[in-house]
Amino acid sequence: MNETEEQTADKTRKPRQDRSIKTRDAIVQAAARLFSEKGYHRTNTKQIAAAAGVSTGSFYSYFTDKRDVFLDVLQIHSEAMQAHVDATVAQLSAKQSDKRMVISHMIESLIQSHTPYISYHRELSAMRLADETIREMLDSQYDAGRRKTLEFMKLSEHDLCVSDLEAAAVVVFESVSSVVDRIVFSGGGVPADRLKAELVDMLVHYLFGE
Amino acid sequence: MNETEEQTADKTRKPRQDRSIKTRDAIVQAAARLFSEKGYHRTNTKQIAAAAGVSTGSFYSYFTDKRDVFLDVLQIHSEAMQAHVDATVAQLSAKQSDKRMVISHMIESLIQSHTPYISYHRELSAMRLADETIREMLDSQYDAGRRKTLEFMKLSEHDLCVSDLEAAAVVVFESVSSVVDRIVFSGGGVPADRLKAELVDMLVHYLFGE
Amino acid sequence: MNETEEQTADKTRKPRQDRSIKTRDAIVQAAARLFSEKGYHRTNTKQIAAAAGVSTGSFYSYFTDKRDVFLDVLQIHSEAMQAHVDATVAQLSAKQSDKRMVISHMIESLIQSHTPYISYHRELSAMRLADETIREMLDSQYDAGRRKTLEFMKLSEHDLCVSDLEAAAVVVFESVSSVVDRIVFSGGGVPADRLKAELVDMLVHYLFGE
Amino acid sequence: MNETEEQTADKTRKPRQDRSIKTRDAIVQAAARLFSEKGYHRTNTKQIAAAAGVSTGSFYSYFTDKRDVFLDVLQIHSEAMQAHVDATVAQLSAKQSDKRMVISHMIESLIQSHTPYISYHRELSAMRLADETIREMLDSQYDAGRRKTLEFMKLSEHDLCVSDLEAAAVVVFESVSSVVDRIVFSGGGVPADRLKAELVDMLVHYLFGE
DNA sequence: GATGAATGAGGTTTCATTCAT
DNA sequence: CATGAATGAAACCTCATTCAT
Repeated sequence: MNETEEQTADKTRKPRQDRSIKTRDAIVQAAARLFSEKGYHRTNTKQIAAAAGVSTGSFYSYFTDKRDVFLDVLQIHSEAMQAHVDATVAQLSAKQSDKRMVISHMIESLIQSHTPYISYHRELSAMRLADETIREMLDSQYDAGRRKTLEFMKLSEHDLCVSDLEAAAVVVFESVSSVVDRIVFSGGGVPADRLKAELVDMLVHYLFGE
Repeated sequence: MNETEEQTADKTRKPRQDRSIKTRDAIVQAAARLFSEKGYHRTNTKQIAAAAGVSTGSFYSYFTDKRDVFLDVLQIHSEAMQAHVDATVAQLSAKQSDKRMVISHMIESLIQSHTPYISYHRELSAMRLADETIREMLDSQYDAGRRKTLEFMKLSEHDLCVSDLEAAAVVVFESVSSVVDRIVFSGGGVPADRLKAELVDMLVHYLFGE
Repeated sequence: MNETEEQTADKTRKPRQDRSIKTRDAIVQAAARLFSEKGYHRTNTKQIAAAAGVSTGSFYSYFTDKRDVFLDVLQIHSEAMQAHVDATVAQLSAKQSDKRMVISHMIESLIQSHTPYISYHRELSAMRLADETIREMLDSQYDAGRRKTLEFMKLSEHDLCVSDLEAAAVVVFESVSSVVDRIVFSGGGVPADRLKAELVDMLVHYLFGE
Repeated sequence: MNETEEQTADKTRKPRQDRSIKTRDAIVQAAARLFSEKGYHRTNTKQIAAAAGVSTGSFYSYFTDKRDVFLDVLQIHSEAMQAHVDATVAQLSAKQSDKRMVISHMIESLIQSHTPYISYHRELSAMRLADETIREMLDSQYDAGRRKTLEFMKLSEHDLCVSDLEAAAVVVFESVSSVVDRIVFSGGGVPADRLKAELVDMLVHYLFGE
């Protein structure tokens, strides 16, 4: 009687085999695409399964429920984003170029990393209301963003002419996020490069007093 | 059996009696509150009707469906917001106070007008995906915001040190919106007044070069 | 929120498994019975599902709505009817018996094939008002009936003493249909065999002048 | 305490005043038209009231429910029909014209009296399933029709060459009803006059052996 | 009396999730 | 294991009928 040997309690499979991993991935990809195209609520599990080329039954052996894939998509999205930003930061620090250049590159990088998730981002904030876990994930993502912004700013701390660094980080992070979002989402009538130029201008003036 | 598509035309009730107007209003109020508290998708028509103190039947004699109230709430929300901003602009223009003061007041006003719609705002952008009409309404709201920002900036045009006014208006509008949103929504760990101070700082530096 | 009209396309299930086919059939059978017993409007989808021993959900995975099963029932009904008539025609042509006998057998056959659909038939004509598709199906059924009558009459064309064969076919078809209906539905106080005898008499006199 | 003087129990008003009678009539007319256009189930009380130019409230002070107007419409329809037929019979008996002429006139008269009720007739038979009272009314209408046919046939009894008069009356009544219905409803591709000619032919051959 | 707003039971329909095959 | 059929709770919506004004 070695029943306790394995906890049958964990419903969803932890993929160990290659095929299994591939299937799981296919589902996440499909879900990501559909959520981003039609939103969470207008996407149903049947559609996700179909788009991933599996049966609804299979879907439920990889994920406990719809929310579960959503969290996964969220996670992956977040990690991809952060990795991209981190890479950019590392590159920029090394190069030690002038401030305007650094900010400009940073923003370009953000625009690039945002692009694949057009509109998905917007759905996210709406989902905060729906679920405690989602709220926490989003808040921790937000925190990470804010922290990274702060650290990034601290790299040039002695050149900054702002007094309240912490608050500034929030303001910068929000401004950049929203303008980048607007650029990616389709610029409200004004071409992307002009928006980007002004955003950089604003940040340079604000942070370095010209 | 709706092939011979009857033009019933007597669909939603046009209020003739006083009571009717009150009921309709109660429904809109209730819907606004619930949408803002729990989001659109987690609110159902029964709940809205109950919260308004009416039957589901009544709900459907004033609105064709949930989306219909949503549009109404959106409209009212938008109008209230714009009226508030317009009033502030009028007041500020008259007073002719110094630039930092003007911006600071403006932002304070935005914070005030945003507050009743906490989190509702976030839902909206997600809804763009779901519906053409909503998309149009939101886009026209966005346009109005951008245009007002532009006009507001033009009031001090000769003092501005930005080259691309149009792009600047977008950048300013987005930045202000998102930071105000963050402030109202609960400041990401940093007190509201500090965020506000930095936002004002950023705008002053950017727009007037100190 | 159905403006962006999604082509879900995976609407009604196309049976792949055996079980599926059985379920679909059970639903159609149940629907046919209930429609015939209580009429279309007094039968609801829940009742159909229950009578078929399935859930409402299942009902909707096989049919888009109540009208959809109705069309199916109509189709099956019609086919069964026509097959029965065709078989009788084939049999009669072969036997080459005398005219009165042929007509008598034909009518007997119609009575037999009508019987399982007692009263269902009556509902149908009322439904013409409700739906374009139903109108078309019924009209095409009617046409088929009229055409078959015409062909049947043409088998004995040289013995017929009617001038306007086409009009005669309509008159005969209508008369036979309505009297058979009355016989099956319960003969208005007069026993079935007497009605049948007179109907045959009428047709023989009319078509062959005694 | 003269409460018993008047039975307050009869909810619906018995119109004694002129205006009252007019209103009631307007409702019945409106109902008749709508039922005939769209069928009983696709017509709602609000529509009937609106079409009659009264409020839904008023509707319910003249009729206990929707079924109640239906019965009224049915009654009036039936009476109008019978009166028309009776008038025709009276006229024809007097004139004493030849048999073919008599039948031809009779049928013409039926076509005339049917016309205003196009398609309404079809709804009726479907309603038999719905309601005991309706069944009884329809059955008694049917009986009246059959009886009248019988009487009409008896006027020329000594010329008839049918043996089973009672059954013949049913057969004739059904045949005439259904062909007239078809003519009025739009002749299934064959012009009305040709159908009528054949119908008359059939009856003459059957009843008088040429 | 007349009005039309309000009611709510009852119908339709969807879809996340389970489970027999 | 995979499949997709089955489930049913929960949402949506209608309309005959009542009732306050």
